[in-house]
Parts: sequence; C-alpha cells; structure tokens
Amino acid sequence: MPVSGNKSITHLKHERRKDARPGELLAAALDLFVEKGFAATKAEEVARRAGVSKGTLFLYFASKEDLFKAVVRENISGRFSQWNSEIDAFEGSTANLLRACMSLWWTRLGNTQASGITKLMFSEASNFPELAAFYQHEVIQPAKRLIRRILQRGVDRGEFAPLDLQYSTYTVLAPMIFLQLIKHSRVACLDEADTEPMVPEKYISAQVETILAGLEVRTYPANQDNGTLPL
Amino acid sequence: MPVSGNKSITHLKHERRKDARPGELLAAALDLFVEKGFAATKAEEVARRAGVSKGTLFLYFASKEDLFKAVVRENISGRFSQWNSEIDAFEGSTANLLRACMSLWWTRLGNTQASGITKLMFSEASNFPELAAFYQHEVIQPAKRLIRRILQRGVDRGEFAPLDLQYSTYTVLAPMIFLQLIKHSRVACLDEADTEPMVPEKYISAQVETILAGLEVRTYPANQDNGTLPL
DNA sequence: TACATTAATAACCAATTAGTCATTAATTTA
DNA sequence: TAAATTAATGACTAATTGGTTATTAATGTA
Repeated sequence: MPVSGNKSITHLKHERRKDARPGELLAAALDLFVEKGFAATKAEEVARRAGVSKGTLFLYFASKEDLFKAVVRENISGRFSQWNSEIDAFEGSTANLLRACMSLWWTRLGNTQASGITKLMFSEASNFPELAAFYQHEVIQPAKRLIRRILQRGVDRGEFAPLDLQYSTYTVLAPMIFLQLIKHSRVACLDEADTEPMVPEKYISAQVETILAGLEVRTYPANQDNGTLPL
Repeated sequence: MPVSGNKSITHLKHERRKDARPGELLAAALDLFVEKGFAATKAEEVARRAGVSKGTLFLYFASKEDLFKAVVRENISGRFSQWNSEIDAFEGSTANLLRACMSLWWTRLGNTQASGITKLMFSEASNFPELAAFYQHEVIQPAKRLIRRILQRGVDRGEFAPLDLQYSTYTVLAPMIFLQLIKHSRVACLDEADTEPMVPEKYISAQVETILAGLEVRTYPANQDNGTLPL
C-alpha cells in the first residue's frame, strides 16, 4: 500500500551486478573511512555511496572490520614488493636513494587517500585492537624493513657513519607519519597568522637533508658539550 | 517500594562535596579520555570513576565537549607561560637549550598522561571541529611559538645557519608529535622480532643531535648532488 | 512460459548512550 | 525542630547504528 515513488532514476533498484559490487564497496569505504574515521563511518553510508542497500554490504563483507581489512589490502599492503625491487635496482649514492624514496613515497602514497588510512589507524587503533594488529603486521613492519634496508646500504658502502639502525629508522619514519597525520587532521599545525601553509614537498626535502646531514660521515666532530642540563 | 540495597559501603550515596567534584571529575575524565579516546569515553563511565552519578557530571559541565576543554586547560594550556620564561632565562648555547628543552618536555609532558591528549586530538579532530579549533588555538600555536623562539635565538647568536623558520619548526615538532602518538597507540611501531622496544629518551637524544647537525653552521658543504631523481 | 536460483532489498532488532528532569536527601537557616 | 535550599540521584527519552532476515525480483534454464 505505500506509494513506491521514484522509478525513473538512473539506477534500477534491484540491479544484479555481483562482480562489480565488491570493488565499488571498497572504493566507497576508502572514501568514507578516510573522511570520517572507522568508528564514525556508518555501514549504511558506505552502502549508499556504493549504490546498494546496507543488506548488500553485509552480503559481501562479513563485518565492518572485515571491510576495513579489505580496504587496506587493496590500497597499501600490495605495493611493498615492487617498492623493494626498485631499491635493489637503484644504482646511485644512498643519499640520492633516500631522496628518491621519500619523494616517490609522497607522490605514490603520502599524497594519496591511502595516507588517510595511516592516520586513521593511529587514531583508532586502541579502540580496535584486532585492526591494530593487522595493520602493524601488514603495513608498519614492511615499511620499517624497507627503510632499514636503505640505511644498511649506506653503511655498507661507507656513505653513512655507523649508526643505530633502530633509531635511525624512526628518524626517517617519523616525518612521514607526521605528514600523513597533519594532512588528514584538522589539528592542522599549519599556522594561521605567521606563515603561508606548509608545502609537503618542501617539508620532505628539508627533512631529508637534515637527516642526511646527521647520517653522513662527518668531517668535523659533533659538538656534544652537554653535561648536566640546566634550566 | 524498591528495596534500596547496600547502605554501609564506603561512600555515602548522597554525599555533598561541591568543591571537590570538579577536580575529581576532571581527573577521571583525563584518565578515560587518554585510555579510550573522546568519542569512545562514556559520560556515565567518567561519572562512575569520579564516584558520582551521570546526572552530577552534567551538573558541573554543560556537555562532554565542555568537560574535554576543561581537561585540556587544566593539564596543558596553563603551562606555556612558565616554559617561555625559562627559555628567556637560559644562559648556555642554543644547542644546549634545545637539548634541555626536548629532554624536559619529555619528563614534563611527553611522558605524562597529557601526551595522550595530543594523540587523541589528532585522532578525533575531524569528528569534532569545535574541539580541534580549540586545541589548535590553545596548544599547538603556543607550542610552535615556543620552538620558533629557540631557533631564532640560535640564528641571532650565529650558532645556527640561517634557516627557514617555518620548516625547521616542524623538524623539531614532528618527532615530539610522533613520540606521543606511538606512546598512545597500539600501532606501536615498536617492532616485534627485530629489536628491543624503543627507549623514548634515546630516541629524543638521537633526534636532537640529528637536528642540530642539520642546523648548526657547517664547516663543509652539504652535498646536494641530486639532479633528477631516478628510480 | 513456468520454474529454480540467488542478488538485492528494507523493515526490523538489540544495544548503546548523551543529555534531561522529577525526586530524594544532606545541610543550612530560622 | 521545622522549613528552605540545593547537591545528588537514577529512571527515562530520543537518537543512533551494526547486523539479521523474510521478502522481492532479476536472471538463467528447460
């Protein structure tokens, strides 16, 4: 007895497209997860954006967490193997390898929706331990291994001073995380009054040079004159 | 007519302590916000931990957001003026000033529950724009001004090479944000197999020295041999 | 065309939770 | 001690939302 309403709209209501649905749902989910976070993204909304009903979403993905994992696999996990091969094939100085990697990382991932996923994970990991473990294993670990290989190359070739691999890895990783974070959070850090907005490319470049200055073999002693700290 | 139940438990049920309530509620809120995030922390839970009913919480704070702002003011905003005076009073080299500041920041804020607030803001800012603006204005801005003053001191005294203040500020800020983030998120970054857990103090120290190596007046040219990037 | 299969729907359920308000009782005042 | 004041309670509301399922209808087949 209820009047059924709009019939002539573009999409048929019961259109059957079994093959296309998962991809469309993943795309919609990526958009919304990045835009609003995991917890705040409603299943209904994902479905609507993908042009299906909520019921259909749960037909293809067992749960919201399952959907999220699929998004991560689709957009991030898969890319590490290619990345590693490229490092192996690189011929120039390790300094330039690091420059190239950071720069490419930005265009391939950092400046992409994928960076929103990283931000999201840091944000919500504590509320979703299952997802945190998954992300740690599938993204963070491979990323750190990749950075470590670059640094090791520099040391092996005598370009970098002997260094503590663990902490140097963080030195490289931290600014990347930082950049993804401020890119996707309204805590912009991009000041208001004092300057024009930060240009990520410039930040990365400044960052790499700072790091390299710290890593490269020195011609002068680092002036470590701090004994006890005043203040 | 309902049986009223336990009467002899430690706390009287209608104890009136108008003065003590706000402080106790703020303490409980800090704990829970840090532990579970803003959205995931239930008003009822805060009240319970503070030993009052939910109704009482809303008697002292108009809303959950209001409660959060009060927590930030109590634990972070208030401390910047003292911090700034200490910088003014410092006598040694700017390198040592920076070392001292980072080190003190860690013991005073970074290694405190307060750092959980920073992490929380990055996490949830996009879902609570009002809070994001508040935090930006009350915490981020003052923190950046503080860093900038240190760097400017180094330049003015000829200890640091002329530098881009904006980006150098980020270079100092990023590792602090990073540290607060990994401290409070299960995306630990602290690897599993490869090493023992990261020691924040060592990370900070390594970071400061790297930064200083990049900032200080050089006795050799930075080798900027990158033309076009291969890969 | 009749029938079987299954993709898709939408109404529904159960759980959660910020904020309200009428009621209760501790404390003060007269 | 009686009355007035107000701190504190907890039951209630209204809104939200992950996930379920009975029903609908598109498609393939005989």
